[in-house]
Amino acid sequence: MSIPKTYDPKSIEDKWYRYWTDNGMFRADSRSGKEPFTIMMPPPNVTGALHMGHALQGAVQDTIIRIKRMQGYEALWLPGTDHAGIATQNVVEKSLKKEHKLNRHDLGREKFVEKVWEWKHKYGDIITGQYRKLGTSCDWSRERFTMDEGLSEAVQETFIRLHGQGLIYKGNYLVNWCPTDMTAISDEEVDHVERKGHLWYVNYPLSEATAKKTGQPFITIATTRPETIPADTAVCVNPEDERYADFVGGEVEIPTTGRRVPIIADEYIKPEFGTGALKVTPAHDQNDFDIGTRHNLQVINIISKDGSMNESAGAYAGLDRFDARAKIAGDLDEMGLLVKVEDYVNQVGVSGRSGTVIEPLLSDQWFVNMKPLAQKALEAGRNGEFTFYPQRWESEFNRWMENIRDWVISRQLWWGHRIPVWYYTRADGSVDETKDYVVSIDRPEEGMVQDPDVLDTWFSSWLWPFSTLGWPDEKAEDYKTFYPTSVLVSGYDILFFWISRMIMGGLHLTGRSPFRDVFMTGIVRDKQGRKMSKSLNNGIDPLELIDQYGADAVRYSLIVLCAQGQDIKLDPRRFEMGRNFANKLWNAFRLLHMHMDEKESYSTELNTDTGNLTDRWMISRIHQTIAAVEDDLSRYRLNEALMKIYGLLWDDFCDWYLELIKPEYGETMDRETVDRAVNIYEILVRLLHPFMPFITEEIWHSLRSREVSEALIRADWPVNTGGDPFGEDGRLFTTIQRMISSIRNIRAEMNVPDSQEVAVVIKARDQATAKALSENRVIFEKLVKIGSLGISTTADRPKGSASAVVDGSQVFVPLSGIIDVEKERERIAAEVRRLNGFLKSVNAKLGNEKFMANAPEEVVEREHKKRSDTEINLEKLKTILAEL
RNA sequence: GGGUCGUUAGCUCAGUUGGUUAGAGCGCUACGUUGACAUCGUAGAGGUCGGCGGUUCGAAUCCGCCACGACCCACCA
Repeated sequence: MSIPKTYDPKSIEDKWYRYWTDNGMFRADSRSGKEPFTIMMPPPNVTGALHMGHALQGAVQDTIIRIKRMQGYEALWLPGTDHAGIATQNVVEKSLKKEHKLNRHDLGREKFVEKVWEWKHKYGDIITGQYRKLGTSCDWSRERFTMDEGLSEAVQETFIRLHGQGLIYKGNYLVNWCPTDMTAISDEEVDHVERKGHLWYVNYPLSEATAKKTGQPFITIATTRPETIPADTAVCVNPEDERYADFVGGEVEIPTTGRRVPIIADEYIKPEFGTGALKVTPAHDQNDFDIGTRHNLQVINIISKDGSMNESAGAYAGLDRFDARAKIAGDLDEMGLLVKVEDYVNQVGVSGRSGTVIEPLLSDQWFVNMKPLAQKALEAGRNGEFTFYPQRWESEFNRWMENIRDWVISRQLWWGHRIPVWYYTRADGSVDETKDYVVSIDRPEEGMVQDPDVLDTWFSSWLWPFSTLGWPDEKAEDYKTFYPTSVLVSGYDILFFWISRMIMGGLHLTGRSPFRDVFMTGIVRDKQGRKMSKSLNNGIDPLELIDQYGADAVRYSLIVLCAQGQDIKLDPRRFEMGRNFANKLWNAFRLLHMHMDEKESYSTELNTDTGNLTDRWMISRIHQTIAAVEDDLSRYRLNEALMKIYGLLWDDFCDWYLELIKPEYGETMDRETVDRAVNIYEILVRLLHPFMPFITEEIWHSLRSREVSEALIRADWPVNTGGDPFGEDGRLFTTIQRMISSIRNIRAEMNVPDSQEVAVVIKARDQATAKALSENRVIFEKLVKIGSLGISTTADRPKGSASAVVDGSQVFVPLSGIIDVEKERERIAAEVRRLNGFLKSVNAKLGNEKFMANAPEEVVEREHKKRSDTEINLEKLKTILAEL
């Protein structure tokens, strides 16, 4: 069977994914008794399609869970989706309109919710299907949905508990109202954007008495929202403001309505802003509401839930709030009350979802009192019950906890968890507000009606780490085994929406932090650093990338780019890196494969009993790399770990090891060499598997035939035994590498044709080196085109040679006739200059008394070694230079 | 107004608790293709680590200020 020269991911990825799932290899066993390791997948919206953020976090989570699985943990990665209240309701409403020209009210609540469920069943698993393309080893048998039975129970239970504890309350307050989605939203769902607007200066006529007292006909206020004038119930100034001292206690007439309201004083007012006088509109501004509360002001609401002016707005009733703004401004102008209009840029709150300008609106809503929950979270954070990676997010988290505000959890939507609250009704069916409501999952009494509102989507998400495991049943097998979870992987963009709330919810409801570590990834951005979004149409579709480069390549590149929470500016070309690496890996396999006998059975364990320097060096490199990789992984430096594995495979294994064991063209590799190379390669493949699962599993099974129980996904992760058995040999090999590079360099610099052999003479620094080099002369012969190689401690520099000094030994390449003496002189001189500079800096340190006194001994020792090594090399180079 | 992050090679970025006269990939230059791999190999060029000051024997790394860029939070009409 011939193996293609280039690696083709398409032909194998689906095959292995099926193999893993068919054999239940992602499934976790709650009774294995092994130490558990749990990751909860942040549930994507059912409406969603896989985007680069998912791909990045999916790659990270899968890599971690695969490592832990190979390390012998009972590894559970639990997937699922979020019902995503508003988002999903909107999508279904849109399709309803498009296909049937109906809105949700035409259907009625029950029918509509049925439709959403239908939609969910039809499209809800698209995104999880897309996740699979990436190779994610989630336990699909445990997949959950935020509105499935168990999670709904958890949501209701939580509401009932918190209500019982007095932490959930109902109240009539100003909330952020979205006129498009016709629901309240939380503060976190409001974005503040800069908008160009105007500041209108308006004269409010004073009452006769006030006019007389002050000697003025008007008081001038400045406002950005003239349409709310009909809702004004006071004018307010600063009590310290002498300009208005006489005005306080007086009365003004509200323009357009003529209603009389008091002039009051409040510290809140900043005298330097505008005119120093503020119109107070308690129904439509949070600050004004607060002032109103302090001064017992009347509250007049003139805006409806759809953003239009209501009947209390008088002549403006029925107009949209922005049309009303223009109209009122015009009217004021006509009435001669408009003093001036200035351009003004201010921050406007818009709905994060619809982009509509938020209207602060007074309404009955349910809230969670967050302060007590935040208090626990702060303490737990201080006690180290959870750790952020990178750490800086902890202070961000703390700041948020310290300034937490109550959470509006009711939404005026149909799609979501119904609030488990029931009201008594009157004979006509209307809610009887004279009687208390009852909190209950089931209808407590015939004739009672349930609160029509649903809960914020995040009210189910914040329970995700434990509701998915069976909570509130604390005896549930999965809950007992897998909770608390080990690490949460998420982007920082939902730190406040989700991560903080999970910590608070987990601590309060289960008494434990829901996860030990929080690994915050950066945000994937486009080439220019902009967030990827539909509106900018700058998104890159991960599925297209997988199609183009292969899942392993996409994973590789994402993880290498994912450095410690740094945002990722994504250039599609970056994926070539991963693709090329996969191809390299593939061809290393091809090389071994062509020398493997299909019938031969190779030993199952690496035989380290070898006198061969190349083997010993390679084994040493593997030891060093595993140790370094383990250290990186313990701190979630996946990028560093992967780069090291990349270097080990490409530079050490392919460029040196394979080049050295590769036989001459047409010859075959001997059995022992193949055996050892296969074993070494298998270690590397095991190291790489969690990062690039498909190609490694394919190679793993191509190297030998394996039982299902021997699949790579369940194989052992290479262990660092703590030592580096062949460290000394490694250093000798490195010297040889340097010598070879310098010979190659001479050849290239002196334009020696590739086909031409050169003689090489090495004058070793000492007998031991000479002996060691002689024993390994085959390495030179293999890697550079050498006619003859003389090694001794006494050799003279042949006439007309180019030279190099490596670790105290001299390498001469006689090139009579070819050598350009001038060039050679300059080459050596440049090296002398370089070493002189280096030596100077070393000497500066060693000559510095304070350095000698303060620097750690090992650092001083290292400098000494540097000096003596450099001096030896330098001296030899200078001699050569003098001779030239 | 408060806070966070970034500024390192032409480009995109690594650089761990201060101790290598700073690394990778791409790009570039030269040479190389019956040979595992041109999605490749060999050799090479290219950086006063944004600026200024400080701490230190020693700073890309720690501290302060400044410049530029990005983001988060905040009730100034």
